[in-house]
Amino acid sequence: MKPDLKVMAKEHTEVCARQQFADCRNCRLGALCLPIALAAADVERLNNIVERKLPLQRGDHLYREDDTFRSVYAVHSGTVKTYHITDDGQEQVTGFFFPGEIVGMGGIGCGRFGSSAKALETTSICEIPFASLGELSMQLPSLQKHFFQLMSQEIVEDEKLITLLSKSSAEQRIAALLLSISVRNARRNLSSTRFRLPMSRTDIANYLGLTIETVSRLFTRFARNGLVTSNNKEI
Amino acid sequence: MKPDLKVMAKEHTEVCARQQFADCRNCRLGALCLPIALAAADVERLNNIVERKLPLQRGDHLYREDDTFRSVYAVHSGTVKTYHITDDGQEQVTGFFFPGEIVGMGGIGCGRFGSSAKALETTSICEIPFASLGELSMQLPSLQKHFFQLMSQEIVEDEKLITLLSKSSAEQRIAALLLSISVRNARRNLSSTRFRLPMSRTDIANYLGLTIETVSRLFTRFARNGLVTSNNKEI
DNA sequence: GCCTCACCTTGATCAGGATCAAACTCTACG
DNA sequence: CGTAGAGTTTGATCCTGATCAAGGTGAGGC
Repeated sequence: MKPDLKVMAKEHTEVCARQQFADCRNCRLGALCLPIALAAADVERLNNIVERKLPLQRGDHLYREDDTFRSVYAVHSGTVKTYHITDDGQEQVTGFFFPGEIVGMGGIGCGRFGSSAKALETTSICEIPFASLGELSMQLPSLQKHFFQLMSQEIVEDEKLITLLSKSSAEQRIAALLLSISVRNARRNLSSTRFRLPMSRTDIANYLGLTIETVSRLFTRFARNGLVTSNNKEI
Repeated sequence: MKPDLKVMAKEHTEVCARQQFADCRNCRLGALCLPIALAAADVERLNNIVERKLPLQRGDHLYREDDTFRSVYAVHSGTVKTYHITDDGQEQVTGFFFPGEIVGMGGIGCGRFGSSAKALETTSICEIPFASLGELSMQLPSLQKHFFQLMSQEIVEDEKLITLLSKSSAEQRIAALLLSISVRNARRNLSSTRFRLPMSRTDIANYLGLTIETVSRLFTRFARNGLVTSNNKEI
């Protein structure tokens, strides 16, 4: 398994560098990402405002808490976690973002990011300057609408997490996270039953409001009950 | 105290009915609500799309989960809670909304409301049809921007709650809620140190992921320690 | 005035998950 | 190959807040 990962990461980086991961018009995430709302001609206009960035390496920051907000970011490949640091210095993971998802919408409100975003693995990102997106939205009603929808969905997602944290046992929380990842994988036409978890136990625990020991115990319990086979991770 | 409340509620209803709580142009919440972003001439255009509704009585629903989404709602006076029913039939309170705040943004995403909204006391509401708001936003960039900001702020607020639920003790949760209400009162130029809590212990407990017993115990503990004097509620 | 019902407070006990502690597994690196 | 260090697993114990149970308070209705 180990060599695979290494090789995959390297290949990935190279492919991205070579192709500049191309263009919204032939990105295979189009059906998930912003273009979903647009006519072909308009995708090009969107494409023109998007800036591709060099791939982030594991641990690199996409932005940090209190950075001034200029753009939102679409994850093209890889995984990003968002987190903030609480008053007493602890980290709180607030979300995981997979390809096709938009990160950074929490920054629109006050002009600065309310949280930091960090790559969990080699990750490539499309930066969408918010000023340009705003202008374009004024001309393309469906883009405005879609963007409102994306934000609204993030609110709904957050509320689901609130419910999860407020009402559910450790077991249910982990099950819910696994299911959520499974669904998001399915949306990208990946297997919903076999996948690698890109985040560490620590991040999972932190996100779910548990300790790493509890998470670990539950994974082994799930495995004992035959629900999950895990190694580097699969349902 | 009891007769006061009754009288207040009745007066409130009458005033609203008489004035139709007027007009965005002379609403004293203008500085908080949508008009904050607009030039005087444009407030009138906003005002024209807003529909005032008859006051809701305690317990009335503003909308219900799965209703088709048509509008967002500004709280003019009173208090609203949002909640959903989990798969196992339990209620989960997801937010409290005070005057000047906008409810219902979670519905934009999928065209239906993801939660129900219910009045905690006599409450008057300005309904803002979302289609009209969208059109107007296409013409008034600052309105579009402000609305993006409002949604973003809701995301940030939800993330704060997530952190609270995930990291904090019962004591910290309650303290945080009281402070949050205090700040929101201050924004409306009400006292930040003396106020009535419009929601029941049950709602507080539910919102904070605690039991009503725990909430009650902590209020009395706070009172013993002299942090709070409570009866119908004041810090 | 009394009864009812909803809401709140207080007490006793229990349990899920945190905390503390230690060993094990990879991966990286010299 | 051996060592270092991060990440993970497992075990023993403790504590916060849930649960169960009972009594108190206040408003409305008859």
